Amino acid sequence: MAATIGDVARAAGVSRSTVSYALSGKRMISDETRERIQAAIDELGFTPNAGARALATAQTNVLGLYLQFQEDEFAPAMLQYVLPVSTTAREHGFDLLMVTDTDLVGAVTRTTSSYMVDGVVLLDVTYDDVRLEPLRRASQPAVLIGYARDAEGFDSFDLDFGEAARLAIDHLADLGHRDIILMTPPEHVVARGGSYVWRFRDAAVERAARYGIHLTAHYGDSRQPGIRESLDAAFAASPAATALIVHNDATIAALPSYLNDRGLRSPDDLSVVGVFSREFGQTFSLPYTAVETSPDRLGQLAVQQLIRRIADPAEAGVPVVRLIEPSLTDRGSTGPAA
Amino acid sequence: MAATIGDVARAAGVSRSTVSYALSGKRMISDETRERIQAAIDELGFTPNAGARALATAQTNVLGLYLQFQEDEFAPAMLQYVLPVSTTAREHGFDLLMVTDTDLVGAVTRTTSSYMVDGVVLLDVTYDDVRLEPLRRASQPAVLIGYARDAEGFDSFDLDFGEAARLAIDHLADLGHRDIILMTPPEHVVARGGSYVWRFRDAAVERAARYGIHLTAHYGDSRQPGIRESLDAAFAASPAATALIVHNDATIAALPSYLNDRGLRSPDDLSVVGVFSREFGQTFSLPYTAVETSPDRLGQLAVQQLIRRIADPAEAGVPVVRLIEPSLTDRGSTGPAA
DNA sequence: CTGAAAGCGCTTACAG
DNA sequence: CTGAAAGCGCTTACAG
Repeated sequence: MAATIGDVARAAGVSRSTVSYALSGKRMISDETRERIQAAIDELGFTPNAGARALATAQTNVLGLYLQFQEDEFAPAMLQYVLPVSTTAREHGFDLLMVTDTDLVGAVTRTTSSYMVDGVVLLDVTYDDVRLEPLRRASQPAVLIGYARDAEGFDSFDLDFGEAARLAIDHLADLGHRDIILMTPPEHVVARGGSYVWRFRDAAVERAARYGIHLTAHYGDSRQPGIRESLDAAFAASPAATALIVHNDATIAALPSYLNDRGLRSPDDLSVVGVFSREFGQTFSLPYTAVETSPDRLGQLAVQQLIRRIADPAEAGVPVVRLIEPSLTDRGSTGPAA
Repeated sequence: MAATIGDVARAAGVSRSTVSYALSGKRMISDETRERIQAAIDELGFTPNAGARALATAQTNVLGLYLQFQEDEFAPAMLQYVLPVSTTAREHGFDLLMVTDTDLVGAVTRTTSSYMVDGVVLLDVTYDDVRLEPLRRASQPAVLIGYARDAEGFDSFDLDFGEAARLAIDHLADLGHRDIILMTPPEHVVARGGSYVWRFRDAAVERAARYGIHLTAHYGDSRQPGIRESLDAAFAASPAATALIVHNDATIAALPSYLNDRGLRSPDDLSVVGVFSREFGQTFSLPYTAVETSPDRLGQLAVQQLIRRIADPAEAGVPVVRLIEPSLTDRGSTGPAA
């Protein structure tokens, strides 16, 4: 039904190989021939068949994006990574197969071993991510957005959460705060292997100790009333706290309302530092100074590296674990300790 | 490198066609042969090559999911549709190509005319959606989630927003409310062709008039401080209003905080009815009675219909525009008019 | 119950 | 500067 390269060749009075080369530019074609071919293509509305091309070249121009939607997590946070990954992929001529199967291992195996994708982007990587094992058997390269215990053989990109914590603590220490509350992601995120929880927390604890700062860490929640209750508990345990660090998407999104309920204003009554992206802050109109998580930058770097590796596995060199440097954006929610 | 059907055939001592038929079950294979083939498959770790299969069968088992991320819209709302579409597709053996190009027409043309997908799911459909034109030229079937002026030739699924409005008005009328504020989606959504804005609003206005209810509709915003300002303006314009209908995701997500700021409690000071999904309400812990938008149901119905049409274009019959019946979930945020 | 062969629509050495 | 032919890895009539 649809025109094939043979139809174009016939209409232009050339061979199929000539049409193919005209399309790919892989060899010189006379102007006259090229024009005849182009006219035939336009007239017939020809587009190369992706399956046939994939079979002939062993390349699909599709990347797999693997993500998990967890019932008990704050879904909007994941979305920030999807768009930059998709955009960067398209800039390099790749489409995106979005895989959300709950059978994580099966999904990776199925899509890689059938050669549906040229490369793999893993989102929401956990410390002992079960997807890494099937990925090692795969012949396609993979990139992780996140941090795994044994990322040997894979490129990994993540925020430097240790440095993020030090930035937050330094900022508050400079302002004279000596009693700080840290709200972390929920405990089940730790159980699942969300390493950013303890990487941030441990670094914060250590840095605070160095300043002689009293820091207490509490698990936050991702749903009400848990969000509110965990904050209540944290404030009750540290009545003299003058600053709050929130490393928890659902909690920071709910914080304006919570502080209002308690009649607290930042920075006058309480200094607040969040950990979230510019996009997230904008979506939820968050008025807080924050350590930026830069999902757009991570997504872009990850996809670029993956595509480099697809294009030239040898050239791309040894796999790297790259922790990108966070920065702090001051939105005026911190001030001198009371 | 990877095993092909020829390798399996050789190892099992049968022909390639026999392996193929054993895989598809399209003809009888003796138990003994089948076992030898299965053993060879297991040993070699064989998985059929998706590109080769697509070329031979003219079927990719991939659906295209086309969505637009608008800078000025509340992104989390879109996510609710993605998961049910993905889940339903997988239940029927289809994977999902997620297409987010800003060049909407080009993206549809590119992916359909190269036969990357067997069918198309259009999300975030506008009244004069530019994607419909390239879709008419495509040979694959398509389904719209949303409502277009001329959906001729396509299956469409959307909530019955007219009925949704009537449900909300009836509910409040029964409770004796006679002065109601309606916050609609932002004005730019109307400009873009988001028909749900006026379908809901017009039906609400008409229904209210029938009861002799004073209803004033205001455009809400999707970002602060616009969200707050539009609510302020609405309350200023209707100081005697006893009820609020919110048909705006960003506004309803911000409402708990806003009402708190103003010292208003629902249902005592103000009855509140939202228009949002169960999932959305859960993510944002919204304590409001709401007309459910059922994105999971819409996504599932849409994909099922699309797959039916792919499987048997003739059997599936004439394209339908199906508006699903909303229902109201009482969460106790409405009460008798003061 | 099974096999040999053609065909799906491309790309790319090989030849000239 | 261009063509004829092989090959990518499947599926499916056609034959027996």
